[in-house]
Amino acid sequence: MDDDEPRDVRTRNKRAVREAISAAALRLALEQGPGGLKLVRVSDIASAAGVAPRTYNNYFASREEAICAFQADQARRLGRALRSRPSDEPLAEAIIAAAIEVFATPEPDRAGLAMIMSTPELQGEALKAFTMAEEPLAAAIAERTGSGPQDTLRWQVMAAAVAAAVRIAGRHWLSTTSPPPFAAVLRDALGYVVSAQASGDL
Amino acid sequence: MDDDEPRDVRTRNKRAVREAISAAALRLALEQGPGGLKLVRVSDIASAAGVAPRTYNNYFASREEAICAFQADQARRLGRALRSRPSDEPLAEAIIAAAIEVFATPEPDRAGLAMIMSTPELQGEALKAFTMAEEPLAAAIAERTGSGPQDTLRWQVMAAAVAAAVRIAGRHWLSTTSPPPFAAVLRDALGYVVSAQASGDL
DNA sequence: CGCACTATATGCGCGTCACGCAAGTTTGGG
DNA sequence: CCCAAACTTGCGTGACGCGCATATAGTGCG
Repeated sequence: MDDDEPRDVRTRNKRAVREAISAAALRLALEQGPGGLKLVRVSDIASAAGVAPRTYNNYFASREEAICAFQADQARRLGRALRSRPSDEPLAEAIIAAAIEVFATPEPDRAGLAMIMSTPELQGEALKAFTMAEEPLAAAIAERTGSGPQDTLRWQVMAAAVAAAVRIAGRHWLSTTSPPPFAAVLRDALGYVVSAQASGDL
Repeated sequence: MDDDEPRDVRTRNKRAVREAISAAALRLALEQGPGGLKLVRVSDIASAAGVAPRTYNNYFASREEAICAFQADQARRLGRALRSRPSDEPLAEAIIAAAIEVFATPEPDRAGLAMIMSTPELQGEALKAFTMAEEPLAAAIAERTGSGPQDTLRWQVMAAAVAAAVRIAGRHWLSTTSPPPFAAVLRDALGYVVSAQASGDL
């Protein structure tokens, strides 16, 4: 729909710069610890990424957006991942598999996640990121089930529940001292929200 | 825990001022239409509420927070509402009843909701508001079921799914031209996320 | 009833930020 | 080889969030 992969040099550089800024922002935030987000100046991020402060603002409208860009990109991929699952796979398993593929491969970075979960401003931005996954996910589910528009509410609710489950799984996985594989937690959390609807009337 | 109701004059004034600021902010935003949020200056809100600009900032850290204060208060009440349901009521029905009591009584304001849903910044703040309901809701569910800490993930996921369902129900209700009672939409949406777990092993 | 005490409102000022605008610079196509 | 489009950058501006100090109103106690 919106992001193909033109081998254009410009587009490639754009992505690289975007990633550089995001990485720099996250790194600097981690250095300052949980409470010191406001101490990370925009100019610091820009210089750490090797661009002008003004350029930073061409890519992101706020520090939070830059730091959570990775999560936003992840969320964007969820719908596509579900579509690429074999169509004979049961819906519940397809969703779980897609989520694991997107969010648990590779294993998430504990430090970055901890930073986000412990900083209110970043929590808000991460929330927005997860929410962005809902619409394409709902569309993918609807297309997969081939049902009519009378079930849009159901699929939208399901998509939102899935996104919420992923978020809660992340928080729970973070809170455990001895880390089990994130995929396992994700599977459990998603099981709670997809098992019901699958048993309903699919 | 944090908000009893002392007949204190101070506390009462505080609440009144808070509500006045919030109402003024919402009203001014509605006057400017969906895209004109940035045109609503802080000083406008303050003068419309009859307070100094600095006082506005003592109550809210941003326009968005002020506008969505009502939703935040609603969300805060959800946990308490569930606790006040009769304990012999099935969990699913108790949750639905509590949600209807909090979010559909009285019927929501269509214009305000439309403003929020059509403005990205406000969507983000509303998201935060709904998320605030999750933790006390999960606690209430856990207490009600009397289960141990091995099920915290399940209840947190359920609470998050409930909050998400409420949000989606609001969006769906807004999109319908001929308005059915919001309680009905809410019931449907919540049914999708609570029926499963109830049938699971409760 | 008056007095000390505390909570709240307000004014002032500072540092930062997001963004519009107008060059300067790089990329891609004809 | 040159032109047009896209991107970066520097500058300037308006607004915002908030710390701090002060004035004021509410509260509890003797």
